[in-house]
Amino acid sequence: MKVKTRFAPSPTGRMHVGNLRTALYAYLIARHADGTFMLRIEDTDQERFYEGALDIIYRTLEKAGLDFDEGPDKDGGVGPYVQSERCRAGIYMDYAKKLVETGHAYYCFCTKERLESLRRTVGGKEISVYDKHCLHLTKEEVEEKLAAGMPYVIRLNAPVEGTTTFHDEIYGDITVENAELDDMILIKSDGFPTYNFANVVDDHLMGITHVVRGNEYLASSPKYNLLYEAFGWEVPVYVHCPLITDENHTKLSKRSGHSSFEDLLDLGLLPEAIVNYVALLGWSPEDNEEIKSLPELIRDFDYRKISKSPAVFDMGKLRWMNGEYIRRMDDASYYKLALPVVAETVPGARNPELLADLAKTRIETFAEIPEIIDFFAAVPEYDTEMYVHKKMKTTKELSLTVLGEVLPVLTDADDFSNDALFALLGDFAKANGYKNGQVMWPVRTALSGKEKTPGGATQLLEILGKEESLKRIEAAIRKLEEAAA
RNA sequence: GGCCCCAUGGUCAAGUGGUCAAGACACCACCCUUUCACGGUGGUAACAGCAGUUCGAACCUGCUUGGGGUCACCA
Repeated sequence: MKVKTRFAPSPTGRMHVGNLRTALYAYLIARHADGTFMLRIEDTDQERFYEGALDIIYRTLEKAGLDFDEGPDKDGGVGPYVQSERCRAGIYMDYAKKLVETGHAYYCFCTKERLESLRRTVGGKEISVYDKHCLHLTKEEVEEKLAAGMPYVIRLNAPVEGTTTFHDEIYGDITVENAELDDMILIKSDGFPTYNFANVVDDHLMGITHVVRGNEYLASSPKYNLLYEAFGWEVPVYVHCPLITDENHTKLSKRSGHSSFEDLLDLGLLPEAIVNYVALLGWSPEDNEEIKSLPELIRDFDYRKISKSPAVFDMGKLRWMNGEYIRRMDDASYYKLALPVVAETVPGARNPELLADLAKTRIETFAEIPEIIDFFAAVPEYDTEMYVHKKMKTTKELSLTVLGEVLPVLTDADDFSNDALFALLGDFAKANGYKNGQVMWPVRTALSGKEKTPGGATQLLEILGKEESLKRIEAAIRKLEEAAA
């Protein structure tokens, strides 16, 4: 049997990383087995739907590299792929009525008020269990109310005795008392199906073989079996993924600021790194190799090895991984992303590629480029105390002296390339009885005004060029003189 | 609160009856080095607890504790 999985998001906002991982796993399972990956839009909640959400879904899947074989704009013969359209075609109502005919479901006319009275609060949470009130309506009574245009819902008639066992590939068999199962609503009063119902009907009709979804649905899964049984349909393979939590071990929330794929992109992270990292939340490859491209993930992914326990989303490790991706990028790809940031930070830089190169091994996200190279645009205000460095054995006085002596040497220099300059300053130090650091440190400080810089003194000289370098050293000499006076 | 699930270092996570309990992130130290990074080497750090099964338990069983999820005309 050919494997077919689906990703079935509801268009309600940015894509949560938990959803992204669910999509990824569904994708990997399909691709690994050379199967089909499908996209279905679950827009049965008319109130929560909003316009841009659909674009977010498409954009996210595209950026993440999760291409689908069937979906709203790619007919695979089992469409439509948008539930609101399927609803309009009457699919859900037809199937719900079949269940009513066989006694597996029934019409319910209970008012909001009556339902409200069934509600009670336990342990700070509001819970509600339906009492099968409308199950005992006679056929005539139902017809009458229907004819009168009374609003209704259709509920599943769950058995009150016995148990239901549900099988999940990851969690094994889960058995619950049927008495625990509520008579869930299949069709809402607005005529739309509930998520649960639409899901089962569509997964069956669309030939889904492996249902991949989040652990939060685990508890409601036995209800699905009831539905499959009522229809006499074969139950698909269920794969529930462990939850992804924040550092407090609770569900990742918008408050964390990095709960969605787009939040992460906004933080300057690469889609490939995000996908790679998220794949490792709840699964680990046999070869112990963490950096894996999408094709490699497809090759190695084995859903039977997905773990059961929830995983904390570790921003630190994602950032590290992003840094690894940056370092492994080829020049063209790297420049494409880095150069715009460089141009913005150091307008009119004479050698933007060099600046980008300097940042490459020093950043974890592109958002960090400015703080690393901003001094190339202008020397920031700095304290002359920076010239004092114990390890380099420098003092303000010595720095002033050295800079004064180095200035003419550099002025006479013809070759302003790093290697030549390094040799030049090295010889200068030796000839005057200085340690290397006693020359390099003051020069670097004069050029950058920073304690830490990408590259050493001579690299900075090369990049700044002779004219600008001499200007900066002169300015530094004045600054040191003023401080001494 | 009922029900369900989970439990190896701070985090991710190997491990499926016999291991000095992998590896990665983070952290620390050292090396490299014109500072900082990158890179390299090494280090600190874990089987929640208690019983039981067994010659032997991180692995099997039970209980306890802890954590999470779920109980909607939301998905």
